[in-house]
Amino acid sequence: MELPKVGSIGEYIRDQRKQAKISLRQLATQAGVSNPYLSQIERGLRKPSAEILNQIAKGLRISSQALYVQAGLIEDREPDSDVLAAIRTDRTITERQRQVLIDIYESFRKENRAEAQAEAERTTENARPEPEPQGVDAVPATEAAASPNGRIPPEPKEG
Amino acid sequence: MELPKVGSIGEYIRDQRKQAKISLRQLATQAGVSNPYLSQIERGLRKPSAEILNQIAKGLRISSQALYVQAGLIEDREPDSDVLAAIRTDRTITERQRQVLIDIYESFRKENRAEAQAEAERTTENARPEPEPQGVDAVPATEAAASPNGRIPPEPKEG
DNA sequence: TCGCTGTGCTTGCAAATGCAAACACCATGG
DNA sequence: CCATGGTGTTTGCATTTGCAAGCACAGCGA
Repeated sequence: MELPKVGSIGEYIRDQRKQAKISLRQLATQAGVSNPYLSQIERGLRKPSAEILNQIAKGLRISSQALYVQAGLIEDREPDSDVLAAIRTDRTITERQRQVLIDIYESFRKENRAEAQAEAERTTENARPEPEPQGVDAVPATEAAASPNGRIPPEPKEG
Repeated sequence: MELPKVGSIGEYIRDQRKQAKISLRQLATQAGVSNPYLSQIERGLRKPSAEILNQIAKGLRISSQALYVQAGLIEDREPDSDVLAAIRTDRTITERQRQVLIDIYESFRKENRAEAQAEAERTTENARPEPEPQGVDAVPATEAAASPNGRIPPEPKEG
């Protein structure tokens, strides 16, 4: 489960493609890869190289980094993902939009904490109720580095 | 695109290795790749895959992204704001949640651009519909936060 | 003079990528 | 009915990755 699931990247690509409402062949054309190969990639039968990954990202109009992260190729350095700080200093959104983003983000984290705790209580049993169908937690090590120094301010309220 | 970028990545690796004052074999061992292959990579005779690149980055204790940029695989440095970068590298949220945040944020920006469109007019648009061209005017933050169990909120997109 | 250890480089070869062609299936319509 | 066009999938093969084994050269001690 700590291995970089090749299937997950394929699922991610297929999901993104469905979300963009384009066909496999269309994405293949836009990405400049063959459609059979894209099919195999989406089903996890092939492990695309970085170049192919990059072209697919361009065809999907998404960030290459997102795909690399999905492929487990970039989750190494720079865990400075201070989302809240970035949101607070962003000047391209309104104050209300900013608050919405912050609310959502904190809700996510709160939910994840609750989920993690609920799962931890079930650790004794191997039964995995599968809280996330995607399960792209490609964090082989140094997971604790995600939030060691309380970069993200703790929620004032608890419940 | 067989640009000599492969050579540059090799030079970059060799430069970093020299800077770290370690031998080719040593780096190969630390990176978990064979020394002949590393030699060929450094001289631009082979185009390493993303995995190998990632391992070399780890062996060199440098950022994987730096190598990807050198390899021309992340040139996708678009006007991506710091918010998107932070969201993408955040490890405390699930992939679905990440996508939700990105979608909402991009919708915000799109909406803001639409309001300020009476100013700048450029002909730089792609001839394909974006995944979410709708404007999330009133994002149900509480709703989206209420059920982030891995579900992207219902798209108000017509279709 | 050997022998040993270190550096990087060259040589075949198994295994994988990535593609062109063809396949199966499902609609629509002449 | 068969033809046309759409979806995704399977097959065979050229090309490439990536490695094990070996090569060439240099420095040091006996």
